[in-house]
Amino acid sequence: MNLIQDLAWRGLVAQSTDEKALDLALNKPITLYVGFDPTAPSLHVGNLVVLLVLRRFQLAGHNPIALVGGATGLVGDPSGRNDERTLNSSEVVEGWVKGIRKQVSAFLDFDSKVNPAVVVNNLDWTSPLSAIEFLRDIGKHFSVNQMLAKDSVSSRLEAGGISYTEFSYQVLQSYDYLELFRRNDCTLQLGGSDQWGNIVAGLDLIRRVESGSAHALTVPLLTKSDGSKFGKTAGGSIWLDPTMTSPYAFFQFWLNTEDRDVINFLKVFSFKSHEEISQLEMAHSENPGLRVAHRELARELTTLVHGGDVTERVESASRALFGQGDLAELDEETLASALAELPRTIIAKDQEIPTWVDLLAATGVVDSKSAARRVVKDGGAYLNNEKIQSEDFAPTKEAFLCGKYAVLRKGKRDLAAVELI
RNA sequence: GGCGGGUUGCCCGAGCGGCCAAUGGGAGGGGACUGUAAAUCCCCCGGCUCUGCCUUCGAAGGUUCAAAUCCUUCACCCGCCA
Repeated sequence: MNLIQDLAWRGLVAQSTDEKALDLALNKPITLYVGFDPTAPSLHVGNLVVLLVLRRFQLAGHNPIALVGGATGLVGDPSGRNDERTLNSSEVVEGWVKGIRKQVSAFLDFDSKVNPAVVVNNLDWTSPLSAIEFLRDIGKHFSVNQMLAKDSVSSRLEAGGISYTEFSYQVLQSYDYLELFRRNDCTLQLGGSDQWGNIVAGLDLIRRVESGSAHALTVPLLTKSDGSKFGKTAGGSIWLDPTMTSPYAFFQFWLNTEDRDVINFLKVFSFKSHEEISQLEMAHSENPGLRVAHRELARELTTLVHGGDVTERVESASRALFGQGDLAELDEETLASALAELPRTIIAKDQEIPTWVDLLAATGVVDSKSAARRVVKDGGAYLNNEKIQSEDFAPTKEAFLCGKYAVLRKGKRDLAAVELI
């Protein structure tokens, strides 16, 4: 089974230019790229889909380029949005570029003798360009009629409008592809399916300017089986940056995957073989309650993003906190390390212990004291796994495990820690 | 440029002087059942110093004992005509 067939098996092919030609081209190592615009300080699990496809290409012997959009991030991609983006300052974008460059790098191999990865920033070739050069040398090759016909533009025209800035986005991205085609002999661009229009615009430009031929391959937008957007939880996106989404929360995110999505997610995110995945599928259908497949998914992804040591820590925290046993029976060391992975509030020993509602609000498991009251009233608030339904209950020092720790829980799986110091 | 319609809580969308923190749906949260799953059923869903108080209905003023609801101006959107 070749690479494309594998990708198709994993459900990772949405659209491509001439499939046969692409298949043929991939018989030899080629150079390909994916772009990531800095629209946030960190990438999120949604970005991981395409990034991991890039990694699959490298593992198959091709030369990956990860482009960080220092320039395009300043302009704003209209694709997939129905309103204008708010521009971020160049200092902010610059900071995000640094962070994302580092994140992206963690998934690629730069030391390979044969096909080392490259990271580029499109600001490098875009910023020296003058407005006149841009209009004459690049703009001349674009027909406004075609630009208007692009889905990203036409839907925005219907939705109320688009600025000239965002309208120009496709030209910039096309220029990136042309530039990488020239510099690196890059002949394939990967992207999410919403990038199809932008990528194809690049192919046109390459054809016009260099009479060259290159390819496009898009990856489907990942959805959950209930139709909702992948990667969003009540708390927002799941970020790769451990300061934005704790490794514990990251692990839990995957562990809590719905049953009917888990095999699909393994195909998309995991580097396991087809055999391993079908074994997990069997194990899962035999006894879904054990969540063998979920656990493998969570373990592999957390390891990939945060490393093996962190994964071990976080997984044992997860096991300790959700184990069947009594929290009070955990020894101090186990408890301390498990709680270290949770959001935590610290209270001084000589201080009076706040009431139940205040305590819940302080840890952030609820958004406000009103919310805390509601949860308490509804019977969804637990102290050390014990339901507490009195709002003005104030835990005594004796309630603290090992004399210093309290585990607060909202609902089934939202945990936080309180520590007496 | 003229005429008409609109802007409501996270989203959609009722309300059209007091009974409105504002009907209904979706999203979200909690409970029950389970498996830290789904489906289902029940409850909740602005904030706070919580039998009360405070801030919300595009923005700013005004009328009134009382406004999301009436008036004026401004901003944006959507129709029709030029």
